[in-house]
Amino acid sequence: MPKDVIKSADRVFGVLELFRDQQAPLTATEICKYLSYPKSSADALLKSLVSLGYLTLDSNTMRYFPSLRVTQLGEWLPRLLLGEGDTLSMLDELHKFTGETITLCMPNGLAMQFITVIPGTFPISLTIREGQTIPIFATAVGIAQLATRSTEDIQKLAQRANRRTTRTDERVDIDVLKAEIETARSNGYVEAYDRVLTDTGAIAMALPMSQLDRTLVVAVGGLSERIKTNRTQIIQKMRQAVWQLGHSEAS
Amino acid sequence: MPKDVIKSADRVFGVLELFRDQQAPLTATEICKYLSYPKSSADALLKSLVSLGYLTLDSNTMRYFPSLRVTQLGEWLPRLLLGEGDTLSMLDELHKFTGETITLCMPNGLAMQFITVIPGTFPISLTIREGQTIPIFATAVGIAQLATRSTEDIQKLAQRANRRTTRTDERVDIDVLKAEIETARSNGYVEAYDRVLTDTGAIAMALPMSQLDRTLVVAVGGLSERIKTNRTQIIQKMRQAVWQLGHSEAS
DNA sequence: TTGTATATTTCATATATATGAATTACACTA
DNA sequence: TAGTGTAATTCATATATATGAAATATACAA
Repeated sequence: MPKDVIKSADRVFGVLELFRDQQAPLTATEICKYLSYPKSSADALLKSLVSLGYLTLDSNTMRYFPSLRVTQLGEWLPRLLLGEGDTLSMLDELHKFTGETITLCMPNGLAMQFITVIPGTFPISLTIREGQTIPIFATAVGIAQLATRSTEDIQKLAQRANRRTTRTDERVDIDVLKAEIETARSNGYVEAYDRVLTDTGAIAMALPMSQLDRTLVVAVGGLSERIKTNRTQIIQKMRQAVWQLGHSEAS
Repeated sequence: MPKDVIKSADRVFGVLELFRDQQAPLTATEICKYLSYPKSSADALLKSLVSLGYLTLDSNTMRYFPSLRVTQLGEWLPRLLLGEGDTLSMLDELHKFTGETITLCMPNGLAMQFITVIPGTFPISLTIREGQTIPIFATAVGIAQLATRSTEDIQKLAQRANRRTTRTDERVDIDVLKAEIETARSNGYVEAYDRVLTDTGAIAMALPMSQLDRTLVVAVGGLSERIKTNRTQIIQKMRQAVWQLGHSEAS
């Protein structure tokens, strides 16, 4: 567990993630086994989740299962962040076309967070875990996201990042950043090779603006050489797919 | 806060519910105000949720907002519990037709839990809070749900409930219960007037079987006299709406 | 009905978290 | 640049939670 995370909070999501992955009712003992919790701790937590209405318990089988109130916590988000388009279909389309790892990210503090990852089909593919984060300043997805913001906002963020870090090699060179942003805005996409992730190339594009100042980014990533070789087709397909997303009607 | 609920668990959902209701980025101070948390407690929790990837932080505005990972926790549930039909539209349709309070419940232990509540349009309407629970044995929605289970399961549940209660007036009369189940199965709906809720009448129907043994129930509820007066039309409309739901194609 | 195995609950204690006051950081204005 | 107001962080202490062992409950088979 990451340091400085409240244990119960981590466990709440651990339980919900387990159900999301298993998609079946589970007993307390099964949940304990999967998540390596002490029995009485898990029991207290599960009872809390039932009292709060987020888990249901079948009193005959003693199996727990999430309630639809879990769905209600998050079902309102896609429309605000993604609009009416079918983003998942778009990601699948990119995946079918390229065979590479397709990712959807959203900005989070000084990082980009991977929301959705569709793994590449090649033996050598970019491997990223959903939920993982990556720096916002030195990556294709980060630059693509920053390019959607005002120059003023970007400058404030860079200054804040520089205040926070003590290591000189982590400092953001604002002039270099500005140039990259310019290129990104001009091209409508960002390419990055062998940067934060070794041997990895990525081409990133911002999605049509969300209703909030949290523009999401889609990226195609994989072995640098392969991405470079196919860059023209990848960029073309991404442009088409993102354009289509922005012009889909409410379904 | 309900007794015996872990404080942090309650607060995790409190934060997510706040965002679901507000649908806008919020600062830590705003969240503190809305939820009445001490600042340092809320800060620790918010930082945990960010570390876990469920909240995002805009470092310029210092505003938090949920990430799409919250959506992923619950978006898989409706298909398993409700099938492919558009249940919300069905509830809206019933609401337009009857003007009464429409509820969607799922079973939880020895109770039925209200997942969705569309308030009635009459000055005197049934008022129920989403998340609230009601006993499974003495209510229209409870009987409707139990009627979808085997006689054996129902008997075990009743015995378990009777073991648990000490009050004789709360004991389940298994013969009365069996008769009510019979009537429910025969009619395809359940009516109850002036039972657990004073002056309240309700007509309940089970939804087409979910893929799990957790059949949900829809109910029309309101002032007993009004429900009685309109019972024929209500039952007819509910039958039609529920049938249509069970025969909708994958969209 | 009795015995056995597994699940659930209880309890004393160790560890984690919550709290409010104090301190530090940051943004904005003059 | 300096001052002010607000936000964020830190810290000592009180309270809540986690834990593992023990006790109790439940289900099932003989």
